[in-house]
Amino acid sequence: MSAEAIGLVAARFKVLSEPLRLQILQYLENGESSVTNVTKAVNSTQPNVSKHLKILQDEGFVAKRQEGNTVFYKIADESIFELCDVVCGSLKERFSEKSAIFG
Amino acid sequence: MSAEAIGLVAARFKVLSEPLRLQILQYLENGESSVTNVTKAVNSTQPNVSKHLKILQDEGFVAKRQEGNTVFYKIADESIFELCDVVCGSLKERFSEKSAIFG
DNA sequence: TGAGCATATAACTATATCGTTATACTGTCA
DNA sequence: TGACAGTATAACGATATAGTTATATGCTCA
Repeated sequence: MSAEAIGLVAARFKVLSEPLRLQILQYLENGESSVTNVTKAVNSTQPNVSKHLKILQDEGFVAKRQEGNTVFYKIADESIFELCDVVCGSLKERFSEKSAIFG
Repeated sequence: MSAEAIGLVAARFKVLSEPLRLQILQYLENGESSVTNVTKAVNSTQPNVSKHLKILQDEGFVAKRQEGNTVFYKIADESIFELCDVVCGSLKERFSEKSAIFG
């Protein structure tokens, strides 16, 4: 893999490296939602959520749709969940190994 | 997924969000290597590589083995490559969609 | 034991980014 | 048109981390 490709992959991981963004993605897994509802769901402030949604959109993870003066965001790249599954599996395995140390 | 689990997943992604760390992992895919050789391979400085290797080890991505006064690191979690494959696939698809816009 | 090599750590600077507060923008409706 | 609601952006302070330089640690061998 070229240095340029590695940079793009790293950037993608970086977007997924913030807990709040993962929370937002997890919430959007239920279906599209307005910024206001996302804000309530993740218990943050509107400007903060707006900023994170923009970051997620810039990387193609979510897409937006405007209706009247409310904006709806939805998942645009299902591979996110596959990534999370792989990481979760790896974490689970790792912790069960650690736990086995104590018998 | 609980907030705590989300935090652990985010931390894992964060470790993979640095280009140099991905370069190191890619190099180690060829087999275990001393710190000196990794340093040469990724064209960085020894202290910097040492620091990144520690971060990778703390997250369980690599493991170390000492022989004399040289330390060998190797991949300890093959799921990294699966993650990279998923991301690469997603990126490829995304760029080909963009490219299709221009016909 | 002492010199020298391989690796790890400490201290520092520079940069990036999170979250907040204030404000601008945009559309709706009276 | 004016007030208000929903969303986006700007500016700021605080924190985290990458990379560098200097140095400490630990092993080998003469």
